Formats: sequence, C-alpha cells, structure tokens
Amino acid sequence: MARQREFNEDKALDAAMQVFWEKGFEATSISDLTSRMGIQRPSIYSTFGDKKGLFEAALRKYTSFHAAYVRTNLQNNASVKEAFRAFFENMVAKEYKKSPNWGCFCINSMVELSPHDEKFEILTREHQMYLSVIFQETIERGLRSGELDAGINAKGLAQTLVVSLIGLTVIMKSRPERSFVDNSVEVILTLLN
Amino acid sequence: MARQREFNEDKALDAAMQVFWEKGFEATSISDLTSRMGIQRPSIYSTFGDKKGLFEAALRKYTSFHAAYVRTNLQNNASVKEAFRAFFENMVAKEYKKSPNWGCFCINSMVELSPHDEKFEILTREHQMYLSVIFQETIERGLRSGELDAGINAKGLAQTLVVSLIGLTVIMKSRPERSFVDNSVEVILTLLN
DNA sequence: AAAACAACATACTGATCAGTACGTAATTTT
DNA sequence: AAAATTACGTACTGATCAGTATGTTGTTTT
Repeated sequence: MARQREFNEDKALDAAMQVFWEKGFEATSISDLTSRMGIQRPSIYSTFGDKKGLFEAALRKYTSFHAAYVRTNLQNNASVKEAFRAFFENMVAKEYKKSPNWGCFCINSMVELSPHDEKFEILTREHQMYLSVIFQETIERGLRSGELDAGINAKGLAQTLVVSLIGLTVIMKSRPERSFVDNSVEVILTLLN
Repeated sequence: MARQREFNEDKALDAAMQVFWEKGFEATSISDLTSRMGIQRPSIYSTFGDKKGLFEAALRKYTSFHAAYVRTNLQNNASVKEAFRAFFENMVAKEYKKSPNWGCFCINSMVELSPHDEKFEILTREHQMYLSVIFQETIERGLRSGELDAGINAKGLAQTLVVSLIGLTVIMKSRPERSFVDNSVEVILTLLN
C-alpha cells in the first residue's frame, strides 16, 4: 500500500453501526453515514463495498459484541436464577433509561431485512441460536449444581427465554408502562423454578 | 359531490396494507402503492393525505381486524387452555406455511417507526394493550370456571403471553427450525398450569 | 343546456437517492 | 528523485423519491 488511511476503520464502522441501529437500513442514507463516520463517500465504497456490505459489517460487529456481553453477564453470577434475573432486569432498566429506544440492532434487522434477504435471515437466525446455546449452557450449569429442578428441559427453556427476550425488547419500543414489562419478567422467571 | 369515485376506497386501502405489511414504510414507494392499489398518484393524496397518512390508515385497518380475529379465536373454545394452545399453534403453523414471512404488521411498525414517531408509538402500544386485555379476560374466564389454578395472576400472565406472542412472531422471521418454536410454545403454555 | 364541481390521468417539480469518475495529495518502491 | 500506488475530496451520474400543477372527463345542480 502507498498512502495510509487517515481514518480508523473500526471507529468508522462503529459509527455506522450506531446510525443503522438507530434508523434501520432503508431510512439511512449514505450522506447520514459519511457525516457520522467522518469520512468521504468513496471511502465507504472502497472499504466496505456498498451500503448493504457496510450494514452487514456493522451487524456482524454488533452481534459479536452482543454475544460476548450476554455470555459475560450470565457467567458473572454463581446463582443461575440470580444471573437470569439480573440479566433481564438490567436489560429492562437500560431500555427505559434511553429515549428514544433503539432496541436491539439484530432484532431490528431481523424484522426489516430477514424476509427479503436470505443473507440476513441466516445472520440474524444464527445470532439467536447462539444466544439460545449460551442460555442453555447456563441452565445446565444450574442443573449440575442442583440449583435448578432436575425436571427442567434445558433446551426448551433456553429457547423460550430467547423468545421472551425478543418479545420484551420489541414491546419496549412502544414504551408500555414499566409495570407491564416488570410483570412479564417476573412471570418469565418463574419458569426457572 | 360531482363525479363519483371509480375505485373502492376500502379495497385500495387493503392493497396498501398488504404492500406496507410486506415491505415496511421506508422501502415502499408511492409507485409501489399506485400499481398495487390500482389507482393514480393524486388519488392517494386526495383520499389519504400523504404517505404516512395512508400508512396510518392501513395500520389501523390491520389492528382492528387483528384484534377481532384474536378475540374470536380465543372465545371459540370452551377450554381456556385449549384455546391458547390452538391459538399459538395455529399462529406458528400459518407463519411456516408462508414464504417469505411478513410477520405481524403492527409489530413490524413498532420496530420500524415507534422510536421515531410518537403517533405510531401510541398506536402500536395501544394494540398490544388491547391484546393483553383480551388475553386477561380469557384467563379470568378460566379462573371463574375453575379450569385454571386460583393462584394464577391473570394480568401478569396475560402480559407475558403478549410478550411471548411478539417474540415468537419476530423470531419466525429468521426461519428457525420448527422445533425451536414448537418447544417454546410448549414451555409458554406450561404457565397456564 | 349551461354552470359548477369533483375525480380522473398526465406530466411535472425540486430534492435526494446510491454509486462513481476523476483530479489531487501523500507515501512507497525502484 | 522518478515512478508507481493508494487514499482523499469534489463533483458528478442517471434514477428515483414524495408530492403537485394542470387540464380533461364525467356527474350533479341550476
């Protein structure tokens, strides 16, 4: 290579992720991206291909960060029940702090793009499957330690918690009364008993 | 009025609903709409205001139809447990038949528009609240008949079922293995026991 | 039948879209 | 230092966007 990059590719991608997360794919223009990424239009195309390529890179960055975040959170607590409670309650509290509330970039993409683009159908599905595995491993840890009832179906419960997590994330976009979400979390957590 | 309408407003709105449901707000152009509605561009503006006005009319039509559909479905069965089982299983089966899978127009709108437009935040929230009331009334019917355990918290459970319904609808957009969704439905239904 | 009125269709507006051609600046290799 | 290479910035492309001006057609009222 001759001349060196003046911008940090990772920081630029991070900025793009935020814009796409906030506005979605269709509502985001290249001009929105250049201004927030702090780079020129041709730099986007030479570095990331096209708009969809940039979106894909941003989503991959998000999912890998998010997966690590979820994994760390659940491993952080010796009690599996407390780990899930803290995880769900924290996630609710965080969403109610922000206004407006962008939800989860992967879920947003699943809703907007998956039915129209197989690449994103696969990408978003695989992230949910990955979360499901993390949940399942956490539940199995609770089964081994005896904290959880041996009658629990780890896989089915993990899948249900992923579904619940999605449902909570989505409904919070419409800003229901806090008690609505709190009640739901409470009922969902009874599945661990 | 002088000259009479040549198109059926209700049928045109129905066509618009389908387009918006399939593609979302941003990805739908006025040209998409005119061709599918079978009317000319100025007819849209004179009848529905602007693109967002048409979208709102379409979404209102959807939610009122959907609410009636859910209500009828749940009232159709003497057993509350069987009613919820049939409702969830039917909803899963229907989504897996269609390809691609547009999900729920109201949920799509909640994800795409609610964080950026208060009108749709309210509209989509109120539909979820309405569904929650239908669910709660159904659960209370089961409590009165003795079919459901008296310890059940009707409101909290209804809210949780709404959250679960949203989660299931959304995750099916990424076409997970059928067993993933079936397992989740099974676990969710245990909340009625 | 004439006048008023409303829905129709065509064709247009300026703005913005995603993507690119091209000239300039910086860094490397020869 | 000259040549090659790559990034940068400006300015552009044709296409498409949401929305509208305008003239025509059909129906009602006078």
